[in-house]
Amino acid sequence: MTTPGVSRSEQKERTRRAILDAALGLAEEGGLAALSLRQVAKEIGIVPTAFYRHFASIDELGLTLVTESFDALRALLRDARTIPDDATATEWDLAVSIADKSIDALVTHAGQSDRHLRFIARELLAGPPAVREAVRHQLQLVERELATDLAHVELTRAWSSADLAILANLLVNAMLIRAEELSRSGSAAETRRIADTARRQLHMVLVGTLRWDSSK
Amino acid sequence: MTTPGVSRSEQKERTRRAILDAALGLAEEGGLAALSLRQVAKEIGIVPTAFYRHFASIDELGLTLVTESFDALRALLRDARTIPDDATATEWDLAVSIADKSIDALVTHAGQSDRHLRFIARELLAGPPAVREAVRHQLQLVERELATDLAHVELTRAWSSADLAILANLLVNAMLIRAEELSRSGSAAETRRIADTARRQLHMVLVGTLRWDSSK
DNA sequence: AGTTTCGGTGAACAGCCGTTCACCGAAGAA
DNA sequence: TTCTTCGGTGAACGGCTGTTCACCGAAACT
Repeated sequence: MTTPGVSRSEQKERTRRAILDAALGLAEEGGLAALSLRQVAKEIGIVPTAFYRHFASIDELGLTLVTESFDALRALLRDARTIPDDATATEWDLAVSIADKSIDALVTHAGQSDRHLRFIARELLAGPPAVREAVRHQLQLVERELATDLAHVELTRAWSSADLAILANLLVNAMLIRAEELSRSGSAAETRRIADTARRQLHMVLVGTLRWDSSK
Repeated sequence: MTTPGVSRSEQKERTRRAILDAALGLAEEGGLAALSLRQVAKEIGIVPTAFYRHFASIDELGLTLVTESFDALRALLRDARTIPDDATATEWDLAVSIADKSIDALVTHAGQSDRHLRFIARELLAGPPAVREAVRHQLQLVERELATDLAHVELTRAWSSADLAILANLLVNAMLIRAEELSRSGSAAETRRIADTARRQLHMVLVGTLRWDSSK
């Protein structure tokens, strides 16, 4: 595994990344709870004990993957959320704008961050208790961030904060679910088909949601 | 584990149920892929090898749980889908009706079938490849059933089958996601709070969705 | 009554798990 | 050049995994 010619710290960082990447990939089958240190080590061509030069335990690996995955989710939402705040726009225009931006961001980030998004969705439901709790907590923070951002959109000015939270939850869930579907596409054509369906569903949902009268 | 006084076939069925229940419970932490035969056996008080009097392998256990879980999901949807088809109803009335029925069915079935619903959601994302594929397939069938039912609702008569499929997917996903949230409620009060939020989100979504013009 | 059926038992199998330890050899500092 | 640092190594630990086998004892059948 040693590659002479590069500095020691650089080599270390390289191995660390290899561990994280391999773990993220191997966790796709069976989840983090069914991940084995020896699998990871074999995958990247180091001996199992070398793992401990980079992480104190497997649990630490898991929590690192959680942190990294949420960085990816936040980056995705940051892209999706540059929404034109045109006061004259109709609900329909805005809904389409948000939906298209979201799906575009999702498709664009696919390949880089989709494994992280699926990691979040998966471990939220199937992770070891500690990981599940961490994911749940981080997800709440992300939704709260998104909700405060949505509050600045003209059309939702009059909404209650509870309704904004509901909308944010809706959008985040949609992203996570679609990331799973998109990951299964074999061809570029299938990717486009799935993306189109996702876009349409988001249109349907958002058109209605943005016409929502929060005062009930 | 033997309880004299009951017939042999009855005792066998009892043990089989105990295995399935214990497996369903233990799979909640870490998923099916992290489930161990010995854990299950210890949980119900039999020796590990006795397991093989009821299932040929662990894989067979997993597939049985898939079948059982989808029975639960279909039962839930059957309850949720007794929708008043009043031609004079507004979109809003219908949306509220569908949403309320769905959430009511979910809350009512909770405790009996919510572990099965969470099993479906979890193994869809984190199951062993074979289980994941089986769940995915069954989920497609359920969505198709629901879509053909929705086609009989007056308001969606003009919808394209693609849009009906999207709506069905939306409803099924919503059920699975909410089952997860509801399962974490400690008190009856919290259950009501979560149910109210879920209802409101479904209102928001369906009000818009049912106003959707499928002709684009 | 004798005989068969069969769910549960306990030992044994090869194989994987996370983690520890002493050790090696090359990179980096003096 | 000498000395230190440190990422990777290989053996070893106790414990867990799914599955097999021969066996037991009571229920069920004749």
